[in-house]
Amino acid sequence: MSAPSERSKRRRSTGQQPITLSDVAARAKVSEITVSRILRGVGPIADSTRERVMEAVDAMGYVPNRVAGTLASSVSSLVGVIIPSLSNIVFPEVLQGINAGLEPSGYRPVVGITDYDATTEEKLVASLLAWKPAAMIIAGFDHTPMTRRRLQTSGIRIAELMDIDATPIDLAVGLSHRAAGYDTGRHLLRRGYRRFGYVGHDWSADRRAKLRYDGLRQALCDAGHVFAGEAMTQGPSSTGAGRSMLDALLRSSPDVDVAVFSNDDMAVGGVFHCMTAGITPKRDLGLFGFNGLDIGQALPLRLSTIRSNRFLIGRMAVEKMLQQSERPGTPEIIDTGYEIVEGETA
Amino acid sequence: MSAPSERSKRRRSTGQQPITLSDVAARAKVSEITVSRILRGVGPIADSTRERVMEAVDAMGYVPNRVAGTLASSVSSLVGVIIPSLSNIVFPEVLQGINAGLEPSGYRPVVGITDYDATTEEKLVASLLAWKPAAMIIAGFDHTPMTRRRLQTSGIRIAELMDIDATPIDLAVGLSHRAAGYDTGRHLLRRGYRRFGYVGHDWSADRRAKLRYDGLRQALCDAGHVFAGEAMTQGPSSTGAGRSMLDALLRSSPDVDVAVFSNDDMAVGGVFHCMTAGITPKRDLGLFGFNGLDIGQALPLRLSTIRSNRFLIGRMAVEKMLQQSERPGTPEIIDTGYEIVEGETA
DNA sequence: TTAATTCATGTTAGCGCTGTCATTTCGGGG
DNA sequence: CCCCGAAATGACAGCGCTAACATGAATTAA
Repeated sequence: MSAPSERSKRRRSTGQQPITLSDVAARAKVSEITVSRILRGVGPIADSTRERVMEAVDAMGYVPNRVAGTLASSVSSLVGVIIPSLSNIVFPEVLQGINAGLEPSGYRPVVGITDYDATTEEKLVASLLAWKPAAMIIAGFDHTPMTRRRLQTSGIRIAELMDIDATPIDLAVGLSHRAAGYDTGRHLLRRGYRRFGYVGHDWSADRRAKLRYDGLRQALCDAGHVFAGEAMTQGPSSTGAGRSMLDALLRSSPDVDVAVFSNDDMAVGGVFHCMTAGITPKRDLGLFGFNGLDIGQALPLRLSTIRSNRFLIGRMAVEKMLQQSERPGTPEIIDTGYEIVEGETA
Repeated sequence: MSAPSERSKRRRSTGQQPITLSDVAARAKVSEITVSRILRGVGPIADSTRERVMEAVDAMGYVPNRVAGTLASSVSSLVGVIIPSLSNIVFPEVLQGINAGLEPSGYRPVVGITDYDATTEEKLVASLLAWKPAAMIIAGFDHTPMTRRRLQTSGIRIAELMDIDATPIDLAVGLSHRAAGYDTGRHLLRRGYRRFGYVGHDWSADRRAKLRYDGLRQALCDAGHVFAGEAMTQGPSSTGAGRSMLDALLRSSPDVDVAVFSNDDMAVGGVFHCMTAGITPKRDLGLFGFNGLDIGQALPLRLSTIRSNRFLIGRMAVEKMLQQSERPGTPEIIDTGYEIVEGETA
């Protein structure tokens, strides 16, 4: 046994060295590997040894170095998570689900935000893969070919979230936005609405809003109707935009009897507009959102909308991948579904 | 030079091996260190060599292994981030700021959520420190002694966010919630309000809400007033709770002329209650929040509140630590301030 | 022409940990 | 009393990369 505390000359002498396995082993008078085994709970260990070692660990405040551990075993406990934004409450909710799923197994999410930009996403994917994560979770399907190739060849499990209207690389978890849009149309038609207005935001970055729109239009089409009016804001969805866009819609198409919004943020703005303009939701004008956000349900009039299960999407993705760490032969799709919330605005 | 492509027998033979520096070096006919230098942009490199190597890198789709790099150089590009929750929009906003600050330098946040639990936080701190992050960002000051010790002895830079009403381990970035509370009181008194009601949530986990309350009470006290009524919900803050608690407050103390809410979520609920109950904000009852959330400013009546700069808090913390990677001799405090938003509800 | 520089690249020795074999110890069956 | 197998522990190499020092070629100074 070579002197365990002998340290390389490479170490900078400033500050106290962080404690390593070797230090703990020396103190407990066992080999490094024994400490390692005890800390990882593998192999048969005598109780007396375990006690001695744990005492040393506690006394020295040893914190294992997962970087070294990961390199040695090539078993990482990091999971890459790439989402387009944190401003839209939907994504923090997904992240919550991811976190909840990861928590019990000690995995940690490393987060990247794309700002809805595919090039940023590409860089992020490379940057996160460099950490050799155990898996990668990414929102959406809109990747550059390079991104797709990197994810494909990484070999780790890849979950593409939110959407299931496309074929994933490995695993998709989400709901059919097209179907949700279609069902929105069916539901509102059943309720007797006929003159549909659409209030949307810039969907160049929001493929899913577009899908819902397409589904809705299809439903109208199948019933022999078309949109009576549309108002789209340039920027991203927001309550303010919903408010002003509903105003714009009603000016250009005063005769619409229901306004479908690209999401709840917009729809809440619509409700606010009604309050200001003296319009009674449902009686004068139906209002319908998408997502089922808390704020919509806390309004004086509960917003009529479709609930997407964001938390569940995140948690399911994690659970599925934890359960099976090898990619299945064929891509798998998990539909977390949605449900119509019969609120008081449509 | 030993055969560069000679691979250990330890490698499992299944699947294609990930490409390593050594593979790239072999292909470009240079040593590993040369590739490493080129990729990191250090040292003098001949243009011809650089081209040859970059070509090999591209052709092979090489992605550097940051785990190995970190171990070898003990320079990590991970930053630990610990926040209590993602449900409260405030923390995603801080995280956005953190991300914005980290982005340009290629650092990545590793996230942990405490759920407002100090024991969870303790575990998270250990778990994140195990990744040898370059720095650690943590919300609040309420740590267990063990947590504090670990952060202290880690040697890396530590930022404690949101709050500056205590002495940090290293760096605090935030605002004085006590002062914000005090200024709320001064402001409302100046506006002529005298009979103050308080609508709050469980502050056992929300030290900052308590601080604001204390500051507010102090302001009233200094002016010779006291609270005319209080209504506290058991759980966390929410719009729904704000609604029902304002109702409760007005039942028990019908004569209050202004209701101060523990935050904007609660206050928005209060506004909704007024809408339902036929109370005209400001004229019949002043309503005042805290945070300056978008939703409050998008209401038909802009919420009167105090804007806390959450995004800025995150970004400032990161920028400060990136700028100086060594801990200063004495703890430093950065006040990101706040401003009164003169809305239409008080 | 020769020594001193600079530039470009290579060699060596780890970083802290874990996989893979040993090796040692001990109790009991034959 | 010896052998065998299980239990407990250890030695050693190596994960993929980089710091530090070393080397060789091309300049430049002298």
